[in-house]
Amino acid sequence: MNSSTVNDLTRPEVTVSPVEKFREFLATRSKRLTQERETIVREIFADHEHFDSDQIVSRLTQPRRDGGRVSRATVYRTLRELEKAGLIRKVARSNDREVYEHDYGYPQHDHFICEKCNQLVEFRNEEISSVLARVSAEHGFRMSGHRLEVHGICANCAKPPVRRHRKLDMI
Amino acid sequence: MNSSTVNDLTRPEVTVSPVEKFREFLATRSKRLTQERETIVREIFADHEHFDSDQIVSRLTQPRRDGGRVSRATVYRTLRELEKAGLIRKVARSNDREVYEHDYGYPQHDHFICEKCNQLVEFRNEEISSVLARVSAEHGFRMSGHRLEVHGICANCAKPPVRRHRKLDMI
DNA sequence: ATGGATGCAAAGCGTTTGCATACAG
DNA sequence: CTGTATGCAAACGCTTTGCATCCAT
Repeated sequence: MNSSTVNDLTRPEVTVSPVEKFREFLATRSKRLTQERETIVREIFADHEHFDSDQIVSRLTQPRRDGGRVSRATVYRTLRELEKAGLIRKVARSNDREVYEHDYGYPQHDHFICEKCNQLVEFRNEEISSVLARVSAEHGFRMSGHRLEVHGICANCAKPPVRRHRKLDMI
Repeated sequence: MNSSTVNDLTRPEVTVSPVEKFREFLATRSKRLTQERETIVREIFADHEHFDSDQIVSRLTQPRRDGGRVSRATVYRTLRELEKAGLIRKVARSNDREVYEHDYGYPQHDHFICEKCNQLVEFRNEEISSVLARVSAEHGFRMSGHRLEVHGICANCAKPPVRRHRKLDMI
């Protein structure tokens, strides 16, 4: 129930919970942490999956066990705030939808996007950031971040299709 | 007037004009190279600038000197075909719009996107592709391409504002 | 108490589509 | 000729917004 300890194992360097972080951000702008906003943040940070606006809307738009129903408009408004607050970020575009992920307490990484199954797979590589930092410097560009999608076919989809005969083979 | 030689200086390794390339692609699908489609391809390949759908629409939707008026629907339909044909590709997302660029006859490159002026600046770097190829291989991912946006402030916007006094100084 | 936030429904905006007509092969 | 493409306007899907009401501070 104590949200400040939730997920600590996977967000080792984080000391403040996402909700708390959001409250702080809102305070600096004289905005308020409403129940609706808190519900949305909890829902988003309940796991580490990528998500799009509509997924959150459909989870929160119908009445839920803990009673936190939130309207579509508020979800959209809050996602924008969360992005400004640096809690989430748009990570890629898949199926013509913007895909978000947590941008708070997680190490930098990029994504493979499978052209067959549309799945996003994360990977980490130190070199990329350092190359980009150097190239940016060379061009007098003040890099603040990047977005990298590697397109192709994921390991799973590249596998030969599963044989239907396995069961028969075993008889 | 001979389109097959247009732009050759900047597309050295290309022997077939974009229009011709498109015609070939269309032929393989029993589709036709109409006047409208040709007008669009010529407009797009008249220069090397990045563009979005709406820019092309507004240039071709109103009557033009050479009479090639094209409807909004046809522009959208043709841009999709051109992407399939490998003549153009979506290169970034800026101002909530998809930005295209030529993907025929030009070397691989990536982009800086300025958060102030929203401008896209190209840069080339060999290392990035090779790092990505290696990382993909390590993950069993069959890379077919990538899309990389480096965000930050461009050299121009990072400069101190222009002084208004220069003329006075010269008196 | 009071300025900010919510929910609803309507409007926006870029893009796609159904259909009758026009035209390339 | 015949099947494909076009133009128009209507439909779409996602997102934003105006407004009356609600609520965190």
